[in-house]
Amino acid sequence: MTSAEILQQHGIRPSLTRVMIYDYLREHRTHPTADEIYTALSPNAPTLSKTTVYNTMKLLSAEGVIKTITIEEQQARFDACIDTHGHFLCKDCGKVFDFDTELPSMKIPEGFSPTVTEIYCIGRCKSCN
Amino acid sequence: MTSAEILQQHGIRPSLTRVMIYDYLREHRTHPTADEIYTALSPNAPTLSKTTVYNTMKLLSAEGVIKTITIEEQQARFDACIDTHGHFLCKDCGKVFDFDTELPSMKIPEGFSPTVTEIYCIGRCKSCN
DNA sequence: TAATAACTTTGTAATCAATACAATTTATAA
DNA sequence: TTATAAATTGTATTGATTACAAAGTTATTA
Repeated sequence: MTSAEILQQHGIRPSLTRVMIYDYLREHRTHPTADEIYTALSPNAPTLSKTTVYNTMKLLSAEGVIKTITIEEQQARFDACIDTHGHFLCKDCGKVFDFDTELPSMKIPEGFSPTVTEIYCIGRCKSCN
Repeated sequence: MTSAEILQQHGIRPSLTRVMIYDYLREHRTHPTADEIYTALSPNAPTLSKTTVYNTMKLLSAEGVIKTITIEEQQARFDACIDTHGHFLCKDCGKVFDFDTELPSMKIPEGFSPTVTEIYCIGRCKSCN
């Protein structure tokens, strides 16, 4: 499915800018920061504003199109893959890796309604070990 | 076990300041921010510096005495309970709740060595529902 | 089509959690 | 005591994120 179609399905108007940003995130599974997205797209979109990147990430995240990842860092990272999977942050090189995992059996108390579930680990990656 | 003993077991010299801060975190299971800890302790420790709170949280977290929680917020929260449990962030009231959970069966790739595992949910809590 | 309204994008300025750093204080060892 | 190491403090700075208002774009209605 195209990025534009996915955005539309979530009630988000698929402007050129939004599609470009979402496309980038779908094609680069490196869990980039807002700044990295901005830097990567700037050469081909000279009028792009960093605020727009932030606005777009916030919108897509709120609508469940993408996931916002924050693992003991000041800067948020973003992931276009919203299927269940875990994230592994290497505290040496700072990279974030995906890993397969099941959802655990969580005893969420009565009356609590979760919309997002996240599982992550911190440690050392293969290269840094 | 006393806070001083726990700190010592982790090779951290149990200064008065550190014990006071760690004590507070053990007694207040509200997942406070550094600022909240500082504000709470200031009246009884007028010379306490916010930098010291940050330094202490960083040290205790690095040594595995406490857990640092960051769930799509700019400010980190801290938890003296390091047993396996999940965190639930209510996006309405902003409070963080504990919930029981098992660790899922995670397929961490060969060569990756995790030291910390976290599970959290975002949603709406009982009071806000 | 033209006018209007609604939405999107942009740039600048402001916010604020966290850190750097050097000075001061406190504790330990010789 | 004196010297050395460690801990604490305050100030200044950093840097990610947001606020906000202006400018630009798209959709809607007459």
